[in-house]
Amino acid sequence: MAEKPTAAPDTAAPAPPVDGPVPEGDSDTRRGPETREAIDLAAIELFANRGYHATSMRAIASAAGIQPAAIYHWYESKEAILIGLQDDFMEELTEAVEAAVDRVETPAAKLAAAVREHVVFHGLHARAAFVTDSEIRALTDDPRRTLIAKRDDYQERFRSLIEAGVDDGTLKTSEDRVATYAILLQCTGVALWFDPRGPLSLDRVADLHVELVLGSLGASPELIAGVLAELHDGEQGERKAA
Amino acid sequence: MAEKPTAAPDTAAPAPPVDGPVPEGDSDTRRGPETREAIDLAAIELFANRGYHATSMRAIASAAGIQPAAIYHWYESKEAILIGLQDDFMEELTEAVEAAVDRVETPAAKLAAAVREHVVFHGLHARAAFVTDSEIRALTDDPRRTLIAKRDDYQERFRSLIEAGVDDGTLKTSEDRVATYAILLQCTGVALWFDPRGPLSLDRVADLHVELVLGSLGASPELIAGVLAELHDGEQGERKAA
DNA sequence: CGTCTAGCCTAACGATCGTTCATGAAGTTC
DNA sequence: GAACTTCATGAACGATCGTTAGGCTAGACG
Repeated sequence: MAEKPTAAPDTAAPAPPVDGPVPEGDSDTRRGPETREAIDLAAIELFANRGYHATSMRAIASAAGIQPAAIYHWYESKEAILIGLQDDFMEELTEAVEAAVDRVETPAAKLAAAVREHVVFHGLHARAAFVTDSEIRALTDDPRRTLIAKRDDYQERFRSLIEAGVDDGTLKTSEDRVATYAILLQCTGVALWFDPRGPLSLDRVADLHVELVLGSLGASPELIAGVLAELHDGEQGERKAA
Repeated sequence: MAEKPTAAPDTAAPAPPVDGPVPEGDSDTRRGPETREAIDLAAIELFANRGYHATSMRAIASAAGIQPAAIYHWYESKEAILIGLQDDFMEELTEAVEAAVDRVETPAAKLAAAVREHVVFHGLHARAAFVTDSEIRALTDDPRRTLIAKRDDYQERFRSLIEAGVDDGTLKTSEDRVATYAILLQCTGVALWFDPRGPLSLDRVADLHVELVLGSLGASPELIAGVLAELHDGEQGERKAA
């Protein structure tokens, strides 16, 4: 860890931000709750880029434009930042998927809606998704158990949708549990590679995953096309209503 | 990081192993190259369980039954341990998949063979697979670029197999690149959840993934069954020849 | 105007980090 | 049996870690 040879005082006063494109707060004066948002933003970015344990409180503070001690006015510990981030993500994800599922009727369409919303949400909040997924092991026992329970609940929703599709004869699978793992892994992985500046829109990527998922569950091309049409109609209806 | 309140000398002499089921070397005398293997084993286990940055050299040494300084006789730095681990994994994985692909003829069968071998290899070396995948960002620039290039090469093999299957009409996909990401993500993810003590054998899980992958690429149930039969024949033939 | 509090600062504490240094015991070679 | 290499040890160095103590300041409130 030989990085700065000079023996400076512990607090690296203004200290250049340690790395690449990170939102650097203007080092003005007191900002109230905006400071908390700046901390959240900096933490998501840094946790995603370098990992929780490779990110120091000093780096977060620097990226947020404050001093390290100021973080403790808003969070009681480094872990509390991570927990808050992960809780927020899981809650919003679950709500979004639940709402999408409720918008359609048949099991196959419900599964497709869940897949679609899962992909879109992971594309829109890629860094938070990645941190929530990859830093479970950084948590201490209690918060880890809590988060794993939420994740298991979430997975179970998908599994039971698959089961319902198999029961009504529209879908087929040899092992619904393995299919659930496979489907969620490939959809969650969108957060790893999706680039909004790339050639494919997020909507397109989401549709492609609906195709892949329903295809892997033995759905006919006609069923897939029908379900996709139903999803897009539902979206438009929702938007008119809102 | 307040963990041990007492101010002990820096080297925590015998020091109990810091955590759960980790291979603890017998603290006998000098052991030669066995020590290197003990270091490798300890590092894989600890990197996988806690992450690279959360694993200290002292923890690795303790799990390997040696003193921290002894590690530097075998590796020049902590990062060198990680690089060695990842290089070994990628090389063995690539060789295994290449051999499996060469055993069969048609594009669909080659893709299925690649998927099958990929899943089996990730199930057999789950911890090394996880570390190779998840700790890319822990590497410094040069080794990271090297590893990413190898991973991209590996992905490209799968993509071109898919392309070949589409070209000869046995497979269908709207976007081969997205399909490649999705397929590799779900197959790599086997390392995250597969448990050899669980109800499903690794061979069964591998076959299930072949079904899922070929299904998502629009293969007919007959084609899937035929390809699976071909794969199992090939395996038997290889084993007779060996 | 005086008091209080929210918000942030400077400075530092004690622990732990990766790594290095000097030393030495055991094998090997001549 | 002397010289050399291999493998490991105990102790330490300097940096950095998460966190805390204490103080300053601007605005709210009486």
